[in-house]
Amino acid sequence: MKLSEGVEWAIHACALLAAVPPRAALPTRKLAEFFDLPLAYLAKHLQRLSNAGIVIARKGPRGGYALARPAREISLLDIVEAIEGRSPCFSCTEIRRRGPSGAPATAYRRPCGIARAMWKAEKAWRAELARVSLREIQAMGLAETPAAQVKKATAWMETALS
Amino acid sequence: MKLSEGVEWAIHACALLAAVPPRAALPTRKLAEFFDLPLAYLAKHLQRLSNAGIVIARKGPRGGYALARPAREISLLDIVEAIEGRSPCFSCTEIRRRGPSGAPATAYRRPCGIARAMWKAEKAWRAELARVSLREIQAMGLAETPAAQVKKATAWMETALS
DNA sequence: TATAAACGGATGAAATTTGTCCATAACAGA
DNA sequence: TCTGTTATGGACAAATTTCATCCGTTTATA
Repeated sequence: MKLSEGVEWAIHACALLAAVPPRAALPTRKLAEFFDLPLAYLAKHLQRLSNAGIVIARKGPRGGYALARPAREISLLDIVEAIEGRSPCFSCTEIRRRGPSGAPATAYRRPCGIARAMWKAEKAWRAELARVSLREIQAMGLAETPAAQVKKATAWMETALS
Repeated sequence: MKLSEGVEWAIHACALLAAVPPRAALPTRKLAEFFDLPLAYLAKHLQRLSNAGIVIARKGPRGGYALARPAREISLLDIVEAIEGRSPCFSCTEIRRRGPSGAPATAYRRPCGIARAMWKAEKAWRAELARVSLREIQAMGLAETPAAQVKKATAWMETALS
């Protein structure tokens, strides 16, 4: 049960995009540079964010990515689902129907109780992720980062956008 | 973010073991037969349950597996962790320290806010799993299974133990 | 028109999951 | 004590998924 590393990349990328001034955009190349990540692979993840409508892409010179809506309206769940997909972590293969005491699907009244319990837990996980906005993530990042680094990052952003 | 199929197998196996009378034990071969699963691989998962102390193993003829404690005292979380391990789903690779505005670990006051948020959600998931006992799973199984199948399973169990 | 950027398909490498096999140890019953 | 049965754990193989790169195409800007 492992989340792909891309989730971490995507959240960090979105948090950085939250700091981009309105109308401006950061290209993949700059994002990869900021986090020292492989450009081509990061691009794949950004495409997913784009397809999910979390981020808008502008092609051509001075193009790049920007948040599609205010950071307050983007949740961690949005980002996680954009990268990992929306299918449940636990998939029920209907083991109960197999073996000597099994029966065809029509025989059972409800979905398997095991699956229901697992899905309920998953729901709690998603609910918790949905409660956290990118805005809060951004604020936490600012609070935990030393002033010197914040300054560096701000300076970097200016040259990246110019 | 996928749970291994072994989790499903393990929970079903434990639920069946919960129906085994005291002092008796079900060998891997019988469990594999009941669920129509590959014996050798199922054995691996049962070993994990054994190592985790959820199940006790008895070697030799008339041996096999039995629950190590009452079903009421075994949670879904116990089983999931026995199979999947206890390490967090989200692993923080500290990408905030990389790139042009990064700094060594000592510079940061707290763990990364992104990781904290992800871990909090994970905690909610685990808490939900911890709330469900094998006893409840067993009861749900009984409620959702047609009487004919329950009968078949009971008969199967008798011959399996004789 | 030249350039910079996203897009998406193809492909390859690495890691993980899934699954088998076997040698060994432990145990019950004859 | 002997025999057959079972768990244990290591080695190994196959399949799947994740990680990563490359390239041709499209789109937009100056």
